[in-house]
Amino acid sequence: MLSTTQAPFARVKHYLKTGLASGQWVPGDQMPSEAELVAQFAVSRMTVGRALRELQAEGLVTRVQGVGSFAAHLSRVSSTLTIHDLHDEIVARGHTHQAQVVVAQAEKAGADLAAQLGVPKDSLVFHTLIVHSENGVPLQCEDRYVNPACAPDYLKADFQKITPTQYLLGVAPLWEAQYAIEAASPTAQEAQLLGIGVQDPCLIVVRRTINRGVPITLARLVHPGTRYQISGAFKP
Amino acid sequence: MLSTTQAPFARVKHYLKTGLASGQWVPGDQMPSEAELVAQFAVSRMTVGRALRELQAEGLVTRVQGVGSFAAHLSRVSSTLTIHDLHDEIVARGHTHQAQVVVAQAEKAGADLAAQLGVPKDSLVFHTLIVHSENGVPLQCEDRYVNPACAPDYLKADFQKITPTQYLLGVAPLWEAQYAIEAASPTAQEAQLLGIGVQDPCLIVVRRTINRGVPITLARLVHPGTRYQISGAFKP
DNA sequence: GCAGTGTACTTGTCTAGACATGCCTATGCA
DNA sequence: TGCATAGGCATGTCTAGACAAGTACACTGC
Repeated sequence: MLSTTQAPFARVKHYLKTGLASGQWVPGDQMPSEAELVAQFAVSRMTVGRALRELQAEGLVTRVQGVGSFAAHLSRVSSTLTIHDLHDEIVARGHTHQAQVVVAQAEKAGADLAAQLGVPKDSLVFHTLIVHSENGVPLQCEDRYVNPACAPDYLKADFQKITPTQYLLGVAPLWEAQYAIEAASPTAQEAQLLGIGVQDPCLIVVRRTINRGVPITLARLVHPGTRYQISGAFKP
Repeated sequence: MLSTTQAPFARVKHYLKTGLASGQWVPGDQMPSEAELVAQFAVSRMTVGRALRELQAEGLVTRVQGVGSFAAHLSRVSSTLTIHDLHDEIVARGHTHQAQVVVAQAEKAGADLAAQLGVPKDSLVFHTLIVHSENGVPLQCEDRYVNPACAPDYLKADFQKITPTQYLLGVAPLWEAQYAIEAASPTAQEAQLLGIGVQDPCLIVVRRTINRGVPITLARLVHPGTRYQISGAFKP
């Protein structure tokens, strides 16, 4: 069925998903009610109900009986490998979080980096290097490159107050990520910034984030192995 | 609605899920058709359809139009942090996999271990220590404790031919897992088994697996940092 | 024997209407 | 003014029937 056109429930779902990705509804916004979507798409309530239910299952929408459907707060999405925002995580433990901005500038992208971010070679990209500390103890060295097309005002943000992750979530609310986790020794600069030895094991997460097919950011997060672990749970 | 009893679609779903967890249908088995479930539960087809569709979304069931619904092959479930079976992973790369069984015996559980596995202190639990190699290069040191109640014949398995993960998936097809990933130095024994230095960074995954509330197994997987990384992708 | 066809069975999807349940607000009474 | 209630609106769920589309198998004609 429907080899040429999409199924109605998929059309409704796609419409809502696109709106969410484009920021038409930002987290917390009330989305169209089932009745409105029924009128707009000329389908039955079961059909829009299914679209909304599946979006809810995907964590994109929050629904409250008697009230309505709302764009979900994505930062708290529990993907199996949760993107804990480090700031939230530290505050949740009742500790204080400090960010030390080491680098925040535009740089020419080398061939590798340009390819990863989908920009021309030697074009300018934003680069930040920030050390995050918990109660004064360095916990993460965040080396990040950002595609200026996605976040033109990135460098104007005050990274003492808002983490790059939080800022980028505001600019591009819907994304997908690729990650790689490995254990290795830090570079000399990283070792110095984190206050550890160059031989000490580090947990390194490299993450590339994409929004609607456009690469947003490439981040290398280096954690001292003795002070950080990633944990979580999942069902098959 | 239905504060006392479950919703019909939830009853059907629970029935199927329970059957899958108990092994009533093992991976590949054909499950009841929608028509059969309609008759059995005296509900409409939409209702059993929803139950089956949600199970499919959860990866527990595979459905093929015109053919039927089948119990899914769980080992291939793509949880964000995929449990690649190491053997499959190596074979997929076209390489050969060898397993060296260092320890395979029953041991008395200390207080900590007993608590983690939900057994009485000093009761016997199974312990295996296996080194997995790819083309002769050690890739993982797998230190595993198993609850005998879940897999009484665990020690009789030939771990040259089947990995503990594969074996346990057969015994308990449905489970959830908690994991922690960290970077650290190996123990002296692990360093020796993996052929690395005691200072070399290692990626360590500690995983606890639970089936229907009963702990099955506790595993510590140590990988040389230079030879292994965890990678994947996810959407929020 | 073999190829083509028809039929039965399965999942995939939709409709129109119905009732239940939960939340908010406006209204009316004290 | 303050509280209680009723109505409106939102989601949550179910039914019964319908058509579409893909698969498997038996049957028919060559």
